[in-house]
Formats: sequence, structure tokens, C-alpha cells
Amino acid sequence: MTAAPDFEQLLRGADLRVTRPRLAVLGAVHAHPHADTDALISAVRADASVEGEVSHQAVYDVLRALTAAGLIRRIQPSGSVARYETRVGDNHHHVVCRSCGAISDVDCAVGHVPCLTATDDNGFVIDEAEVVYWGTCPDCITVPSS
Amino acid sequence: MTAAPDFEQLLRGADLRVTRPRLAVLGAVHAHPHADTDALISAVRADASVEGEVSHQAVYDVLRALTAAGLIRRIQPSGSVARYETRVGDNHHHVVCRSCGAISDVDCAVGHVPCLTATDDNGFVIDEAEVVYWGTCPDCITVPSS
DNA sequence: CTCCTTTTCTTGAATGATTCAAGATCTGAC
DNA sequence: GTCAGATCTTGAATCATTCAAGAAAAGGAG
Repeated sequence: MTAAPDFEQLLRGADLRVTRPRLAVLGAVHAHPHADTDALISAVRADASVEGEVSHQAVYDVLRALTAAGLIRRIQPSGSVARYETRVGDNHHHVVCRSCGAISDVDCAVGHVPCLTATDDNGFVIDEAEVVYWGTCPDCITVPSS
Repeated sequence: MTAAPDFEQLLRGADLRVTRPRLAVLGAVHAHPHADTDALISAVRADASVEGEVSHQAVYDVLRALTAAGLIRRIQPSGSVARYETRVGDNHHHVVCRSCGAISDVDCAVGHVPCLTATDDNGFVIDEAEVVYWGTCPDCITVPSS
């Protein structure tokens, strides 16, 4: 895993105020890629740099602000709650296990800007192509069913 | 739009019992591609062939049964509720308008089995690649904002 | 450093899609 | 026609997410 970037600089660079909850959330998302909001709330509250509590509402607000600023990316495969990751900018996608819901990163097979040119875009102006691969993860393959 | 297929035959072919609610739901999904559950419930209740009411629970159950049988496909872009379509089997994808949520079909630019070979699948056994294009629909382009 | 404005966080409640549960009804096979 | 099991009805519960109003903190100006 890469070293933790300077979260404070990231926030300032995005014209966002630097607050403890934001630093904690940013750190939590970085430390737990693909974690859902609930897990992030727990991680933030376990963070030593945050003495008191952090309300769940604050985490929701911060996640939205960070997503809007492009510092984190929100993913939400069908049947799952929202999940977040700090890996942004590169064009990578995800494999989701149908059995246990595990998510893993994958680089696109096609190239840097995958599938971005739809054959017939129906007049839509497309700015992003999101790819979700569905399958079964190694764990669920070796242990077929319980 | 293609002619309505024989829904009863479709159900029997999938080893599903033929009931009025199922025929009505199948017809509603066929008539309203990309409709959400709520819209489908309304469509089903407006269906003349269904005299009495049909409970929302029945529609949920039917949608799940039809999806499991592969007669319909469930899609759920981030931030949207579940939507359904009868176009299955071909490998097509969707464009979603960030502004109004409109969904339109698109054929894959890459080929018949798009992106299905991830460069590094992390040990996952992939069986489907789902592509969602994000952008702005024609209506929301001409009428930028309200 | 102190004050002020605006943004952000806390507390507490509400929303709404979806699911759970138990019993009644209907389907399809014999 | 009868029967077992699948399916539907009714009614309530779940839970991620959002809404709302006031308190607290951030950052720029003086």
C-alpha cells in the first residue's frame, strides 16, 4: 500500500476547510478501501486523533463533500450500500463477488479510457464509463456453499 | 418496439407458474423499459386484465422471481432505485443522465463480450461485465438548469 | 491576537425502498 | 376433483440515508 498522502494538503487543494472529522474520514477511506459508511464511521471513531465522538451525520456530510471535490470516489454495486475509495483519477474498475460482496480493483482491459465511446449514445454527452465485473471471489470458490 | 412476446410461454419455459400478477408484471416491464418498482406497481394495477388489486409485495416477489429466472434484468445505477427491463441475453449497457436520471440503452463499443477479460482478475471468476455510462441527456443539455 | 461570517458538526427525527412474517389463495399434477 | 406446494395478501419492521435547526469551529479581516 502506498504511503498515506498529506490529507491536509489534499483538503486545502480542494478548497475545503480542514477539520478533524474530515481528516479522520479521509484517513479511514484511505486505510479501508471499499468500506461502507458504517465501517467508516467505526473507523473514524476508533481514530485516536479524534477524541470525542463524530456523528454519523458528519461522516455522511464529509463523504459527500469529499466525493463532490473528487478526493474520493463513491461506488455502489447493485444490492450494496454506498462504498468509498481514495483511488481516483486513474480509470480502474471493480470486481464484485456475487456470493459475499467482496470488492477488488481491476484495471480496464481495453485501455485508459475504456468503452468511453459508445456506439450509439442516443444524444447523451458521456463523461464517464463505469465498469462492474460480477463473479465469484477466490474464497467463495474454494468454499462453494455453507 | 418489438411485438409483445408470449409471456405465458416465457413463464412456462422458465418453469414458473403462470399467474395473473406475473403476466401483468412481465407485460408492464416490457411496456416500460427501465421503470422502477413503483412505476411498475402502478402499471400493473392499471392493467385491465388484472381486476382486483395486486399487492406491492407480490410485485416485488414477481420481479425477484423473474430476475432469478433470467426473464428480466435488474439494473440499479448509484443513487437510483431498482429498475427492470425485458431486454436480456444480448450484451447491452446503459447511459444514465446525471441530471434527471433518464436511462437509455447502448450497445457496447468493444464488441459482444465487452471488457469481459479483466487484465488482472485477482482470482475472481468473472461471469458478467456491466457497463454504466454517465453523462447528460439531450433534454438536460438544451435546458441546462432550472 | 480578536472578531465576524460562513461553513461544518451535533442532536434528533423523518423518509422511503425493500424485506420479513403468517395466513389465505391459487396453480398444476395426479 | 383433490392435494401439496408455490404464490399472493395484509400489515408491520428494517435500515441506509436524508432533513432540520441550532451549536461549534474554521479562516480571513482588522
